Amino acid sequence: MYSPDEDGVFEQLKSVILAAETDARGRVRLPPERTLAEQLGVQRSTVRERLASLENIGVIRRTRGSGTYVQMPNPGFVQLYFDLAVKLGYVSVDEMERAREMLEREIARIAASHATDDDVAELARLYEVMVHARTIEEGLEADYEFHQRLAYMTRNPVVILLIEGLSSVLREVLYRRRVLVRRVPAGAERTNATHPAIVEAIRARDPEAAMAAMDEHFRVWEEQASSIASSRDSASLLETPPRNQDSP
Amino acid sequence: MYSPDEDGVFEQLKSVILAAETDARGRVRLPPERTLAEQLGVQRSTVRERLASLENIGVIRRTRGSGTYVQMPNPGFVQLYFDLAVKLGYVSVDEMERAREMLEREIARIAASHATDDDVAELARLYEVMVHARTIEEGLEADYEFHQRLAYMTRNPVVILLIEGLSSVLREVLYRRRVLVRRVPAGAERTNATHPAIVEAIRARDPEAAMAAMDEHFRVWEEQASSIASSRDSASLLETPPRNQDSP
DNA sequence: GGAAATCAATTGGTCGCACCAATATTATAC
DNA sequence: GTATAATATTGGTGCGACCAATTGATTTCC
Repeated sequence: MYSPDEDGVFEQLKSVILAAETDARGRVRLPPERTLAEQLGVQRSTVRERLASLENIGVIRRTRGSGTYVQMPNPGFVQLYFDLAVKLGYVSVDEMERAREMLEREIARIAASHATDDDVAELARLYEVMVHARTIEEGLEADYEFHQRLAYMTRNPVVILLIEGLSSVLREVLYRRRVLVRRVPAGAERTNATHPAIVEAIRARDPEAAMAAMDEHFRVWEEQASSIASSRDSASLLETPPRNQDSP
Repeated sequence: MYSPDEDGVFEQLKSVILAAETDARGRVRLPPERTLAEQLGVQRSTVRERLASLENIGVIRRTRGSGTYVQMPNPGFVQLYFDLAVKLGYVSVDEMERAREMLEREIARIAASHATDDDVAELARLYEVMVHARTIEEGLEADYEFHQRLAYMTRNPVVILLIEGLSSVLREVLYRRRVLVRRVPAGAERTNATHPAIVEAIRARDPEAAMAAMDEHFRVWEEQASSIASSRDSASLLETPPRNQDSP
């Protein structure tokens, strides 16, 4: 024996997860590790190694003294993954932004095609909060929620997962950039000024106009960012990590 | 002692990975597990558990007898993640398809805006392969490569990562559906007929036309799929797993 | 001298068991 | 019936051993 299992254990664990019954309290609980080890004919440490992977991906949640439970997938894994990818230089911040913009365009389109009145009202409210914000952070938070709300309007968990994962990684970078933008005279006004067009396009249920408004939104914002970047003291904030060796 | 580390070890391992130097043979190699355990002041089994997570995510690659190496992120993690999410019923196949279509639309747009002559030639070649395919599998393979090539034309690793992850999960389902579509008289012809428009739009560097062509592509395909779905013997293939309990 | 076979060191993979710490359950006291 | 305490369950870590694959140096052979 003592040969690598080729992740047969991993596959079996997936089956166990899929076959797991719902608890009396509505929780989907897995058998104890010691039981799983016996059932799969493997050592407990081996089971634990596989479970650790599933936990880091967000598929299960383990609580000492309680048990192992199947969990809703969360955007954390996308964050962790891209966070490492960015830091390792395999992808640049700029490339992540481009991917995010592509998704946002489509989100705007879908959101416009089946928005409820409540959705429109909430977007309008968030815009008001944004405009009347007294601190920079307050305005940025409303801006973030504005885009998040748009994603939720697609009613598609996959889209929400992806956009939240991308946004969370970019949030740090975007935050610093936006703070700089807003410090420029009339910076906040110009960036905020692109939001009403988005809201109106969605209120009119006009997908094409929504995409166009989103395009304009990013265009203005990047214009501001690049004008900021040309100044000396903030150039470093826009740097992207160097790419690593060979990439296929 | 013996208290949960709150993943401090995990964070430290990420730092080690980021600080890892390039090998003489160009490989980025991590210290042996036994050394890492000593450096981090923790047991080897603990180090292994964290490394297992990173390996399943695709950040590192471990080879027995050789060592642990930092690896290019691969789409496998997205596949594993969404595969489980689909099987657990947190997301449906239909929702994944919608997300993929959204990305494909934008991919077509970006591809059209900066395509090289080689790109266009390759797309045209793949279409020819598709048309003259003698077996169903041959045609499907060319179709798959066609869409993959489009994704690569964005030159954005994030987009490629996402679309490959989504496609790999959907591939099984899509394969069965497409096989059915092509078995309908003139099924393959009608679906294939939407490809030239995509190629031509890209050859003309017309982003709007490319998106419209992609829309038409999916529209025809789904029309075929739904007509197939209405027949008795294949209805089960289009089923989506039931959604689970509470989802936030 | 060079290529192939051999051997020992290195390194990741698993095992087995012990113990710690947090939670859940049961028993007990009031 | 409720609150407290004791007990059992369960995940988290430690420790040391051995297995299996790779690597690199050594030897052997031509």
